[in-house]
Amino acid sequence: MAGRQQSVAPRKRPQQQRSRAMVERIVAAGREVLLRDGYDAFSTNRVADRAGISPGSLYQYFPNKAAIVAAVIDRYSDEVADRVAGALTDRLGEFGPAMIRDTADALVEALAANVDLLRVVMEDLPATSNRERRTALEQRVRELVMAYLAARPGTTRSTDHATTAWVLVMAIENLAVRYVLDEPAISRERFLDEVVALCAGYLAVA
Amino acid sequence: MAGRQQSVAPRKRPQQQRSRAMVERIVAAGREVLLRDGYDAFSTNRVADRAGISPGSLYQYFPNKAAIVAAVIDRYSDEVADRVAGALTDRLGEFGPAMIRDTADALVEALAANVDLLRVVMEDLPATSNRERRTALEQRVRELVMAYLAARPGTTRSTDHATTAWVLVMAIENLAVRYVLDEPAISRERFLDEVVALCAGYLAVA
Amino acid sequence: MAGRQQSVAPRKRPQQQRSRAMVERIVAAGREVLLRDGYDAFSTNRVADRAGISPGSLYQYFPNKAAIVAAVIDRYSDEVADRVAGALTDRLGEFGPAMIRDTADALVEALAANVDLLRVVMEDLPATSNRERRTALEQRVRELVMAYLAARPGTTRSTDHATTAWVLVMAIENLAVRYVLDEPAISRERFLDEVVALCAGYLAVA
Amino acid sequence: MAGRQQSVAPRKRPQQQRSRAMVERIVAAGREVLLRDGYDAFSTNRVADRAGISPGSLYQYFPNKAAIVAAVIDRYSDEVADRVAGALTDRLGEFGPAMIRDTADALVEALAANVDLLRVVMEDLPATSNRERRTALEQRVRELVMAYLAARPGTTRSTDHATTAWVLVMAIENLAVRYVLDEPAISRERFLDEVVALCAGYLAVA
DNA sequence: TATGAATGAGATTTCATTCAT
DNA sequence: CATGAATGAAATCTCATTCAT
Repeated sequence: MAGRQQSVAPRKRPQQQRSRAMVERIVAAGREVLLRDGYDAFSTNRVADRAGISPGSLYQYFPNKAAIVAAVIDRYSDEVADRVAGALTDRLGEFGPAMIRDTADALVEALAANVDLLRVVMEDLPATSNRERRTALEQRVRELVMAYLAARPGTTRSTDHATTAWVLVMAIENLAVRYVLDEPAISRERFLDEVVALCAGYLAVA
Repeated sequence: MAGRQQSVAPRKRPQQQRSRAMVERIVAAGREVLLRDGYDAFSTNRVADRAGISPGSLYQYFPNKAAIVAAVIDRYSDEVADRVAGALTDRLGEFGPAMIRDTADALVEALAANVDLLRVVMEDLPATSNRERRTALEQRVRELVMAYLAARPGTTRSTDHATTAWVLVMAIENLAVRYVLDEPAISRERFLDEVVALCAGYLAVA
Repeated sequence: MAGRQQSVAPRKRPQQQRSRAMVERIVAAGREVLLRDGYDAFSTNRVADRAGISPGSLYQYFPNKAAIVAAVIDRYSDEVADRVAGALTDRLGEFGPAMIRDTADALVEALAANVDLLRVVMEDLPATSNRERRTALEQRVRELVMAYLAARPGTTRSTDHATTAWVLVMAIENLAVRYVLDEPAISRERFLDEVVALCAGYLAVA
Repeated sequence: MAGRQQSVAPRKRPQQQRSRAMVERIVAAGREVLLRDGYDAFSTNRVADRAGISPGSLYQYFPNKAAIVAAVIDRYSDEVADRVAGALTDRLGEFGPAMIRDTADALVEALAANVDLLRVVMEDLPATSNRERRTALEQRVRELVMAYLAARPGTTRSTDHATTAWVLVMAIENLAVRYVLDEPAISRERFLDEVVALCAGYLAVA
């Protein structure tokens, strides 16, 4: 596919454009509904309503209700993943406290940017809708961490980097999510300090 | 039906007794349904069916569907909490690696004892049904940890025990849950070692 | 797409040609859908899909869904009618067992040629879509039979040829349809013998 | 309702009674809808409406829409079957013209008693809903006819009674249905005469 | 002429909850 | 206390048809 031109002009824009715009409109509407009314009230009719289209039109762009929810989450997931990956690659050179701190910071920042959505996703939605996306991200980050560990022998006491990476990633991820969601009386800076301490200590322990 | 006496027997033991038994029967039925059919199929009718009573009778013991779900989770939560608390009090004297290890062990053990239910609770159920119960448990354990920390000055670099406890509890809890649920290729012993390393390192870091 | 000319060729032959070809394409697609997916799945969208055109284009050639179904049946009906009429005219001279037999044979043959379609038409479709076409055919054959009867006085006991023809045509038609559809354990030859016996006996009874 | 007595009376009447009455009410409503509005308008909501109950209640008595339609047809089918079987057994002794005539008469009478329903069933409904019921009846009658034929050797030219019975039953059934439905300009008496002639001739042909 | 996105009414079915008995 | 029939709102999804481009 991808660009069958007859002559000069780039055809095939109208539907593309329209489709994309419509999909976005629907996702935006879905997000709004999720945020404002919660998952229980997330009905296709309501989404269509908010999107200003007819319920039938929804099904021209999504096969079913679940797909709409998934799309909404995907947008958010991708954003979080991008931000974290960005921070990670920015600090590519220096494995150490700064890298950990910045990555955690990026993660918290990204999660906090849409706390409300995070809350709905984590607390309202059956985790299943989220699971795949989440484990994929975890897997990706874990592999990155393993690579770093392998590149810096001596950083850890153990040579089982897979396990080390698993523990690290799980700990940071869950800590960050809970921090954002539960809003404990801990400042952001302090929280990051703790995360760094946790990781540093873990890696350093002879 | 179940025990309809015609005339002879004196209406033995007030409602208390019956109620208790009935509540248990309903909770058991609810648990079965949750386990066998998943949360989506968890309808009051089905629970009543499995409990061998009429749907109407359900409402004599529970105000609504959510309460039944909550009760099922409560049973499990309590069990987990009891086991962890038990381990903690057993090691009351010795704050240190052994205590951390045994507590984590007890937690993993308790969670693993009903993986299927844990999975349903964590992945199928909207987290809201779980939330209160969970945070209450966390709170309890956190306070315990804080007490320990306060009793042993010098254990930590920081004096903000609340924060330290929060980090510790959250990290261990989430790690344990994920370990049981995701079943990574890490042996139980190894996992516990890592948890101990994580905590020890965190506490030790000057 | 199929036959998209870029520039050279002059818009050959007005709409007539195109229309005719398109109608046939749609009817063919409709027939396929009916056969492959059954009547329940017979949606205009699906037909358009199979025809390789847009649903909107359908309405340039047919006023509505029913008309497409009707057209599909018409093709089949016409085929059957032609075959039967052919057999009848071939045996024009000889009214008698041979004629009855050959006509019945032609009918069975024609019906059997597309059992699958017959089955869908008779069992899946609301008979209404079929009715007019069918009664028209019956009427035609009935008139033919009446003409024969009138031309051969003495063949029947009764002079009410309309009634005789009605009975004859209905009996043979339904018998043939059921024979093809139900596939009873009766050989084709045997079946034809029986039909002849039935008709002969009916006509001969003093 | 219907009198729930406290002591003496045989138990287990209440629900039974209620159920039965409700089922009948629903079937009646379904029949009305089918008759008045046709099959296309036969929606569960409409049936519930006409029955004066809520749509949800329908599903306490029938598993789905199809089952309601089936029940309506069953009532009619049973009635027809009973009448025909009655006529057949009444004339048990005399195999011959009278028996054929009376059976056909009973069939026509039974079909005609609810022409409107027959019309809907035959013309509006996909034949599939009807098929099983119909073939079962045919089978039953066929076996009866075979038994008669076997009991009266010499009645027929052929000894293949299965085939003879098949032809006879199919011919009469279809003729009767079409007679009632198409209302040709043939008197009832005349029609029965013709049926008798058809069968007699068929059986007599050397 | 062709397109195909948009429509929107409406259909079937579920299920938490109630209340007369 | 127990029952269980009745409720009825609401949800998801389909599809024949139209009409602006």
